[in-house]
Amino acid sequence: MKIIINNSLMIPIYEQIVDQIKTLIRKGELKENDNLPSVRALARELKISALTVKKAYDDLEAEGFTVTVHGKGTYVAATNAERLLEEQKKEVEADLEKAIQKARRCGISDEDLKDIFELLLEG
Amino acid sequence: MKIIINNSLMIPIYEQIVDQIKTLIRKGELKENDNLPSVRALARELKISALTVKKAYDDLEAEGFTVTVHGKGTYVAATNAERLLEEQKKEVEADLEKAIQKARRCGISDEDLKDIFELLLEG
Amino acid sequence: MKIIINNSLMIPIYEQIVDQIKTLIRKGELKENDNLPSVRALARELKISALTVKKAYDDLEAEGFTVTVHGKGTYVAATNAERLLEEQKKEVEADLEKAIQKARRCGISDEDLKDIFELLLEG
Amino acid sequence: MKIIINNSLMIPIYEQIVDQIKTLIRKGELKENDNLPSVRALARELKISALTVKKAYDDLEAEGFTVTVHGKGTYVAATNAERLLEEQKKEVEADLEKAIQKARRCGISDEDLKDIFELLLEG
DNA sequence: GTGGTCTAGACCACT
DNA sequence: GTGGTCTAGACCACG
Repeated sequence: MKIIINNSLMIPIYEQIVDQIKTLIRKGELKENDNLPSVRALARELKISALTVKKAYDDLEAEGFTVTVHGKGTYVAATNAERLLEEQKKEVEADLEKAIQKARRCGISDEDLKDIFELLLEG
Repeated sequence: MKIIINNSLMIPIYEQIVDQIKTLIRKGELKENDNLPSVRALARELKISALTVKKAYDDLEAEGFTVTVHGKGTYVAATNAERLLEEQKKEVEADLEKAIQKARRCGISDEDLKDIFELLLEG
Repeated sequence: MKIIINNSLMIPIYEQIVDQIKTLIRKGELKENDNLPSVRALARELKISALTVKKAYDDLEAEGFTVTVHGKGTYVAATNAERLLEEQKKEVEADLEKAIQKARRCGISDEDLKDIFELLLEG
Repeated sequence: MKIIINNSLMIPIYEQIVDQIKTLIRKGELKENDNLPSVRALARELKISALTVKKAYDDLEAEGFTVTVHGKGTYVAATNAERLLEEQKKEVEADLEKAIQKARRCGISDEDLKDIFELLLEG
């Protein structure tokens, strides 16, 4: 699995993993019943703590995107790609909302904010 | 002082206070040598712990925006509004960048992201 | 870590901690990337509140001597020992200056002051 | 009374007043039964809060250097100049001790400390 | 009245 | 386990 961890960002590692696995599922690169790498294997591959991978897998399962079979492994569950996309958009929305709220708290105009946003998008 | 605390967001109260006081200073609503409300008065007004207000005031002083005189109070320091605006923009930029990175991690196109952003801005 | 708290002096505990950790860093007993004891562990060891240790660690980080990673711990940052020594001397200088000013305010001659100083240094 | 307040120093105003009045008494410029200026008069003269002058006068009386007669004023008490000098030296000693302790906490050698001290004394 | 320090503990997020 | 935030209250120093 091609998962990329960026340690320099201030984004939790487990969240980076969850996001990327969801996207692989949504795009069909991970199909129903596919076997995810074991917690230990992925932890070794990414050079991170197994507990962190476990936390990511737990979150995926709690949201119903995977099923863990005790002693066997973690499998991709049947998923509606549409619904998944909507959920991911909601999460991105929450992050954007946070930035917008901060801008308003800081008295930065919507025009300025938009300029900053578009500059970052292009950069 | 008209400071608004939003408890629903996952943003530390002290950061919300710092942001808003910086903005008041930048916009000239708080002028050099103006007296900030006392730690206890603001805590009472916002119905939060005095320690939380103190943390906000400590941060402001550490960044050089206020001067605290023991037994007297906290005063606005001489400040370059331009510099302050730039710093605040940098902070908002960091938040936006986070959202953009998440979108890309989630395989959401820049066009979709822009749509979401503009919807939120208008809403 | 061999940190000594002196409660009899009127010096804040967190400042005593900061001073001693800076010194350990400056003398190379704490090297870059070394892990400081956890907030709770040091608090337990020194029999003080965890918040007090945290305040010390926050100050060290604000001055750039350490880096804190959420959920992992606090690490020694790359530091210029020369610069650190100069800063510490400046702080001691400020304390000495205070004593000298008091002596002058009290009409105590520089000779007398020097005698007192040397007596204390030897004692 | 020629009392000088230095607001730039981080020394309590009341302490600056107490030190200087003690010195005036010790040097005989204020003699037994001399009348100190009224709290309000001195406060006006020094442009400080009357409460601060009151705190200084209270300290002087608590140490037995003045006597306050209700409704009349504050008078210099009989004082042994020798004893006063010794006490003032003790106070300066305490300040010096603080600086020395900080130097030691910071791992600064006695030689370095002495150098700093003598430089400040000459400067 | 003001700010400065400290406690003892809670609950949360991250590894 | 780790750090991050917050509470409710104490006691002290300064004006």
